[in-house]
Amino acid sequence: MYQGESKLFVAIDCIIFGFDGENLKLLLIKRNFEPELGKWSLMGGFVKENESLEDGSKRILNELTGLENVYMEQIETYGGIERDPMARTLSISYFALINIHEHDEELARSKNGKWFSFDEKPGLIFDHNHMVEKAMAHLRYKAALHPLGFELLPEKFTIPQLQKLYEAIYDKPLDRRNFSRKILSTDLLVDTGEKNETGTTKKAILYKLDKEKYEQQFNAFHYFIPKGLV
Amino acid sequence: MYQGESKLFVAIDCIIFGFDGENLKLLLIKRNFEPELGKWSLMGGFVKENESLEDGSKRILNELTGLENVYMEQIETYGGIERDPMARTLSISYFALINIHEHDEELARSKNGKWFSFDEKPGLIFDHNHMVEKAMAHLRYKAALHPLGFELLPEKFTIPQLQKLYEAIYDKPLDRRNFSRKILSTDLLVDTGEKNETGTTKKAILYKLDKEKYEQQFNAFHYFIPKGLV
DNA sequence: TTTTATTTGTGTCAATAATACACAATCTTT
DNA sequence: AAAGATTGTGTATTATTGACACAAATAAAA
Repeated sequence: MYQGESKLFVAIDCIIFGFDGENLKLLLIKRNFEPELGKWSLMGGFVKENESLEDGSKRILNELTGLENVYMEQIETYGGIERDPMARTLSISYFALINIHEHDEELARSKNGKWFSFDEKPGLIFDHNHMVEKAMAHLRYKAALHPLGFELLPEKFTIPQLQKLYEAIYDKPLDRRNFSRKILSTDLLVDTGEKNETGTTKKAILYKLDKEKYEQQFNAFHYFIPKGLV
Repeated sequence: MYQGESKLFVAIDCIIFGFDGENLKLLLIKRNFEPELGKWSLMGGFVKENESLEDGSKRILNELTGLENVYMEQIETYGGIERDPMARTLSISYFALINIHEHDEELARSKNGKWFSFDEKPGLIFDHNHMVEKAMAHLRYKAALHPLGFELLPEKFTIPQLQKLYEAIYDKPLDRRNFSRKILSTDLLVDTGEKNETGTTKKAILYKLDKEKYEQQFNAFHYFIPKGLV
């Protein structure tokens, strides 16, 4: 069937974002396999004959982080003829937003995984640098309009933590008072009654997401970030 | 190379949008080839061994419309295991916004192409209905924030025409005065000095895009459509 | 030729939202 | 108890949105 049509190799590559409280980070691997052994790349793998793309992306993320139920989005499919010098290979990029404190560090280490902030990021193989740039642009775009930033934070978090995350994403300072008002006006946060015990000065209120409202309102426009900053 | 990895068929399907002045339309084909001969589907084709995805999408669009330099975007890659009952096949969907009066009608007819408005759209093969829905959602989303609607209009157009287009996209009436103010405030339109000769009452001003500003500001947020309507 | 019906272009006002900015409360360290 | 740092909230000004009304242009009808 489909005689005369050619078949292609198809890979998936994951752009894995995390936030350590100060900087936005990227989980990369130093390849201990061919091709491009010894160089840095995104975590990836080939799509299997009996696996959907969604399942494949989850499998590949899980192989490095041990995580399941992670926020992932398909970003773009790369199909340049020369993108992989070994053989014509398509790659579908997925981005994943994970809580950096929850992943399996031992597993990541065993796969030569390492977290990088953007100013330390090494050059990557093939077109993986483009994939990262595109994923970063997508994160900036989408986080300005929709509440997906929460996916990078622990279940309980403070407004100052959330603000630091947004400042890391946009690499720009935000007005504390306006930011707080904007976030609270979405009505997505629930006061847990607890306070952040790690603070060295005034302890901040710990909030959690109102999951029902979060899911209902996810696709509505929120304008979290001032127009000029995005 | 990449021994042991499986290769897959890879197709491209195009969701082709046009606007006839009243309704948003979709260009579909009645298949005179297998599989699913005689049924309606999106225009598609297989990715060739020596062709990038971008080139493939342009080729496939051109085969049906005769057009080049069309606004296209990669939307999503579909990779469910059972999506094509003949063989495991990925499909990358692209959407195209064309000026409906410019395409090669003779060519489209020879390929069994036909324009449908959304209320007359037939059921489509495979997962093409999902592709259309997703593309439509993307058009609604993006047209609310960025000036891509112009791609569906002739080079010279009036503000009432543009409003009709937006009303067709969102299937909702818009306030004429607020819409006009919003569009003119973007500073993207240039008064050509001409008037629309086809009008039966007061003739409307024909504008064209300020191409330089259009390209510069394309990715900025515009909020063309009231929040609640999208 | 005048009237009528329709469409286009623009203006105004009130409500809402965004921006810039200041002060009081809390907590740890000295 | 005082100092230093951080958090939570309020307010005045400005800009934008949303609801609405009127005047000008045009072709068809009277």
